[in-house]
This record gives sequence, C-alpha cells and structure tokens, in this order.
Amino acid sequence: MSKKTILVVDDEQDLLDLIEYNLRKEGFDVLKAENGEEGIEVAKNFKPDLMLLDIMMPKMDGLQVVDAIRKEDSLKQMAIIFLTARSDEKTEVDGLNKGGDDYITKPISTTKLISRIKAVLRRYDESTVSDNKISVHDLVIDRGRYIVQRGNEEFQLPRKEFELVFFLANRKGIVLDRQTLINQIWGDNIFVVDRTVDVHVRKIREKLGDHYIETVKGVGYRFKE
Amino acid sequence: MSKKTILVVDDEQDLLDLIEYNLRKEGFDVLKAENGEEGIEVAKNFKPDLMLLDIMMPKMDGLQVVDAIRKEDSLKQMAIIFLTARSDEKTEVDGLNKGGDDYITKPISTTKLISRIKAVLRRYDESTVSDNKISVHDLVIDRGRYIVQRGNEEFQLPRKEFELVFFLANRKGIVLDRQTLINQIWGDNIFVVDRTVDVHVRKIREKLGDHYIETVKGVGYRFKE
DNA sequence: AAGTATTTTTAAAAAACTTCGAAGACTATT
DNA sequence: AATAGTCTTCGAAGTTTTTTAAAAATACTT
Repeated sequence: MSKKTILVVDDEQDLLDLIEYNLRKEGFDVLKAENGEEGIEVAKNFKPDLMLLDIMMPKMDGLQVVDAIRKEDSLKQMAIIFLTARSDEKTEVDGLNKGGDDYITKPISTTKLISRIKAVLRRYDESTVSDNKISVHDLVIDRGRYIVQRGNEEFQLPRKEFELVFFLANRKGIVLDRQTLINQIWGDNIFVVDRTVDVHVRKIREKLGDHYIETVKGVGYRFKE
Repeated sequence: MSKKTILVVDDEQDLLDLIEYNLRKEGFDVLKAENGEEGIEVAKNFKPDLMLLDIMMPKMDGLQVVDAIRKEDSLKQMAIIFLTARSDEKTEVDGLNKGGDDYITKPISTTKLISRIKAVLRRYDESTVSDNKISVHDLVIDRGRYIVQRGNEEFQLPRKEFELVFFLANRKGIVLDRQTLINQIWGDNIFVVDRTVDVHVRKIREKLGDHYIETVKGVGYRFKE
C-alpha cells in the first residue's frame, strides 16, 4: 500500500512542527496549514488521506472547516480526526453530527496519536477499496485495474505514467508545478530532475492524445477542465 | 438486492433517532432498542441483517449481548457493528474477538456510518453467495475438489497454486499487489519473499497457459477480464 | 526580429522488475 | 527412513520502465 498523506491544521506553529516530525518518522507524507482556510485549500489541491484538525482556531474554526469539506464531492471520503483542547462535552456533541472519525485531546501523546491515525486509516482502507476510479471527459481511469479506458479502447500505462494521469485527473483544472508532482508521485525525499515529469507527460500524450494534459508555461501542468 | 433491515441498540434516545433518520434516508428498514435485553428480543423476532450495537450500556453491555446472540443458531450469521465511546485499543480487540464485524467510534460521522454498514453488508453477501466454485472464461475452478477444469481436461493444482488462481479469479480484472496476495493466501504474519508469488504464478501459467493471469509491471498481478 | 527561457523530442544509459532454471527445505505418505 | 510431490529461495538473464542529458522546437520579451 502506498504512502499515506496527512494534512495537519493547527494555529500553533510549534505543535505543527512537532506533529510533522513524528508523522514523518512514521513514514507518512505531511502537509501543514495554519488556519482553516488554508487547510481547505491544501485539502482540495492535494487530497490527503487524513486530516488532523484543530477545533479551536481563530477566524474559521475546525467545525466550519469540516462543513466546507464535506460539501466538496472530491473530499467527502477523506478521514478526519479532531484535536480538541479538552474533552469538552459540548464540543463532543457538536462534532457528533459533523463527520469526524475520531478525536484526540490535547496535550497530545505521540504514541496515542500515531496509533489512532493508523487505526482510522486501516478502517478507511477497508471501506474504500474500490473507490479509486474516476471519469473525466471520455476517459475512465481505474486504479483498481490499473487501466485507462476510452470507449472500447484500453490503455495499459506503466506505473509512473498511470499515477501521473490519475493524480492530475483527480485535480482537473488546477495547475500543478513539477516539484509538487514529484513530491506527490515520486515521494517527498526522492530526488529526480524535473525534466522527468515532462518526459512522462509526453509519453502519456503519445498514448492518450495530447488534448488531456495542458502545459502552463513557466508553471507546470494541468488536466483539462 | 432486497431492502436490508438494521437494528440499532443504544441507550441514548437522541442518538437512536438520529441514526434511524439517516438510515431510513438511505433506504434501510430500521428497528430500535434501548437496551441489551430488548435488543436480543427484537433480534430474535425480526432477524435483522445487521445490528448496530453500543458497547457501553447500563445493565447489559454490548459484549454480553453479542455472547447471547452468537449462541442463538438462528442469529449466528447476523452482522454486528459496535459503537464505542472512543477508539480504545483494548475495547477494540475485545470486541472484534467477540464476533463483531467492525466498530465505529463516537462521535459518529453519518457518512462514515453508512459506508461502513454498506461495506459490512457487502462482505456478508459475498461470503454467503457462491463460495466454492467459480467459472471464469473457459475454466471452472472448484474449491471443493481442488480441481480446475477446462472442457474435459482436469488440472490438479497443488494447494498454494490453487488458492492463488482461485483468489485471483474471484477478483478478476483488479490488480493485486504481491503483499496483498501473500497476506491473503499465506497469512498476515507469515513472512515469505515476494518472488515466491512470481514462481507460483509461473507454475500456474505452465499448467493452465499464460493467458489467464496478467502481469502488471511494478504493481502486481491480475486475472484477465 | 533577435535573444532568452521553457518545453518537447529523441536517444541512450541506468534502474527496476519479472521470468527462468535450479536447488534445497519441507510434508505427507508409504 | 525413503520417496514423491510441494513450497520457498536464490541468482542470473531477459524485459520494460524510468531517468538523464542534450538537441530541437516553441513561446515569450524586449
């Protein structure tokens, strides 16, 4: 199973760093955001597997963030774990209907955090097995079968190419720069030259046709809206 | 598939109503009970397909309820999902050993609840239907006799090879990575080198021909659609 | 229109992955 | 305890994919 990405949203910079450090040590990819709005933005762009969300934040609080997220079709199936300042009855009840999968009270125990995260992700995997399939334009990109279909045609793309279209297609319309693509598909600590992305894009276009992936000069690539 | 009936057992009236509302919206029939004894009673009388069971309840707790139910022959095959106050490792283990199919932590996410219920019911249906014999393409794979037939030909595959084709054939089209195959066929905590899978695939291809199992480089194997 | 920056192509090297052949370990049966 | 059939591991050999590097093409700027 591939590397999971976790988005941590909290207004305390220190805590953010601490959590990041510990999650990375466990082999997760980590994204950070310091407030609700930013969190939503990052979530939309990167589709993390799980979001660790502080409930108490200035401006937009955690529950509002959840509301916003559950409205997004593409984010509906992301797991969410709340961070609460204290196990406060009221908060708990509020969260009940809001769509969190679990909650953890501060101060945070690292061990607890990790095991809770793993538990949620594990449960998630089981119920989401066949959910990695997306239709865009005239294509069906099916990660279960590792196949791209167009009508009766079937394309068997090699792994990196496949992951690349799949990733782009899941974020159609938005431009992703090369480094982002590398971080997401190759992994954060892998070093590859960014021309590599170009070559893969080219191969995809060769096979699927060049009207799916658009290049935005000076920035990166984008799946056609 | 006919309409499924779900029995919800919880001592909080509010939660009971909330859950009922959401389940009905999803097209389930819903039964309710406010304590363990009542739950057992209703279960016996109505034979629901699935029981949503709070672990923490006054008088008779959830685990006792399960004990009682698993004794009843007529209820043995009902699915059970636990509701727990918090994801507490110990409860988790206890509960799953006791014969629950899944558990959900409060606060409850409606979306999650629904998808979890569907997943469990799906699994149930699958395991009840056609368990031991499957026809794919020109093959009949019969687990009762450990034999694969093609026309008049009969192949007697050794156990591991057999389990492997059988497993793949039951999921035809979808790509399974080696680790998954190992976990499923060899067992979760058994350690075998993943080349082992390759060798078994090769043996199968030697005997049955190589047009059944396809290799997806970098990912795993897949039974041909 | 020339010059600069960026992307696309191409080709070849490097890395990753699968297959194959063979041998040793293990099991069950006689 | 010997035999036959299975299962697992290992190390090439053979493929395919991935990456790099460099030339050609394209877009952008002044």
